[in-house]
Amino acid sequence: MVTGTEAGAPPDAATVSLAVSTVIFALRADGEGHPASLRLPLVRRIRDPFEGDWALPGGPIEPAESLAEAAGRNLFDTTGLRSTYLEQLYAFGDVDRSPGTRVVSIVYWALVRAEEADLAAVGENVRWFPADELPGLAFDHNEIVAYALWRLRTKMEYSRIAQAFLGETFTLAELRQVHEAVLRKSIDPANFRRQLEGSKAIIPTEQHLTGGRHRPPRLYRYNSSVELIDNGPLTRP
Amino acid sequence: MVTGTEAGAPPDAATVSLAVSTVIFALRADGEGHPASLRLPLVRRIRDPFEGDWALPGGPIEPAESLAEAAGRNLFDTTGLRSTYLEQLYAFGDVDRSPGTRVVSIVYWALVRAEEADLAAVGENVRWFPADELPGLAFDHNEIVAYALWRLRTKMEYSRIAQAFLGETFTLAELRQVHEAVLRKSIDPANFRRQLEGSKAIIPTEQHLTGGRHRPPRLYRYNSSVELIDNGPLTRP
DNA sequence: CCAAAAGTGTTGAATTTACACCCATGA
DNA sequence: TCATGGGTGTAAATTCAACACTTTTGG
Repeated sequence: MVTGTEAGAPPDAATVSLAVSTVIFALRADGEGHPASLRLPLVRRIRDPFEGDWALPGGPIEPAESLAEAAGRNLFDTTGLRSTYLEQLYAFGDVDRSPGTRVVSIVYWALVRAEEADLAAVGENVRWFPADELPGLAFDHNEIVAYALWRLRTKMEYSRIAQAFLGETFTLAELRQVHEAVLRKSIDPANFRRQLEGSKAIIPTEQHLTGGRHRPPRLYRYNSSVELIDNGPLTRP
Repeated sequence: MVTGTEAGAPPDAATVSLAVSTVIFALRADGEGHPASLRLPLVRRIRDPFEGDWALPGGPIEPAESLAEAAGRNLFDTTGLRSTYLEQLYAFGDVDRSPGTRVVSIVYWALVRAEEADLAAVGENVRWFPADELPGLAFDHNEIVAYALWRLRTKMEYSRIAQAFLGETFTLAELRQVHEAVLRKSIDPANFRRQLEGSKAIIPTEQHLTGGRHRPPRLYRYNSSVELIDNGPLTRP
């Protein structure tokens, strides 16, 4: 019979170790052509298994930090940024996913702003890759990124996470281009506008973006009283 | 700089221990009145923190089993059943969720068939509770169950998991009553029928259920070529 | 025959989708 | 004034929701 054993420090606890990793997405505008592309930072491994290969940023958890705080620390150490969106993705714990030792990785995913990602200083062992053309990564990290990409694209269709890629104010065209870049399909601007205006998710400001070549578009702002996404009882407290 | 450290067994790994718990749902028909109710089994703690309180079945992970296998073991040890549906729910890792030691719990949720749940022998320290009227549980298990309930209800609306509560063949009324019991609202039988017939999710058999008081309804069967739910790249391999 | 659930048909509302068209600005 | 993206209007197609109605069985 199994009983809940959150406490009690079982003797074999050391045989399974725990780590937190984070998939970090940014949207970078390529050249002059409009279609921006999803990019993510990877770190080069400097130790034994898969030494020299690229891997997701991550590491063991500190005793005094929660899982989300550990993921935020991954993010900050890798990019120098604080995230506008951070969510748990999945816990990966197959027996053979790490040669030698048994490691369970709790993976988070994060969205950061494009401009800030460009400013961020990156070290020698950090490089940004296009999310759709990754090299062979260490461990099962290719599958992890594939799952994170699927979640990002699925949630983009029914939530407001696209705003996490943009700044304080933005035009509807910018917001639409985020959707188009992530979902890799074109969206009718007229219908996109109506859908958002009816959703109360964004608030029109009185400012317009000048400096463009054509009619200056209105700037919008987040409606902070509407949650980015409904996560049920989890994000309440 | 943080580097991916799936391997390397950091020295402080033992300060955070890892457990797997499982929220098990069954649908039990109460008395003669039609509305069935969601129930779940809890185990009574026999050790130090929260001794005597009820808690989710769970325990430390074995070195040779995956996370899902550990959850399946929780399920079997508690109910004697193998699940028709088992999915990871969330990893809970707040610093103060367990007095004394630091425990990270990876929680799964499972659905089992009503009749089988009744047959299952339960020990002295296992009891089934109505999911909506739980006592104060050990640790943060009340919040965990609330989140599992939210996920169950959310997924019931856009996936086919209701079938996991039923046997090999079933009538449309039975399937509809599962939806009604979980979502706590009544559903139009005519529209429910059309929606399912158009979805290719179920296959009509030539058999009818006799013995009822009225016109014998047709029996249906799962369409096993349609996944219960789209989990993206995760359930593919 | 009667009651009640099984199953079919129909209608209007709400939503999605496609696309025509006017507006405002920089060059 | 012209090209172009910003912004509005509209109508067909599809989906959703409510409910009337017919069918089939046990009693």
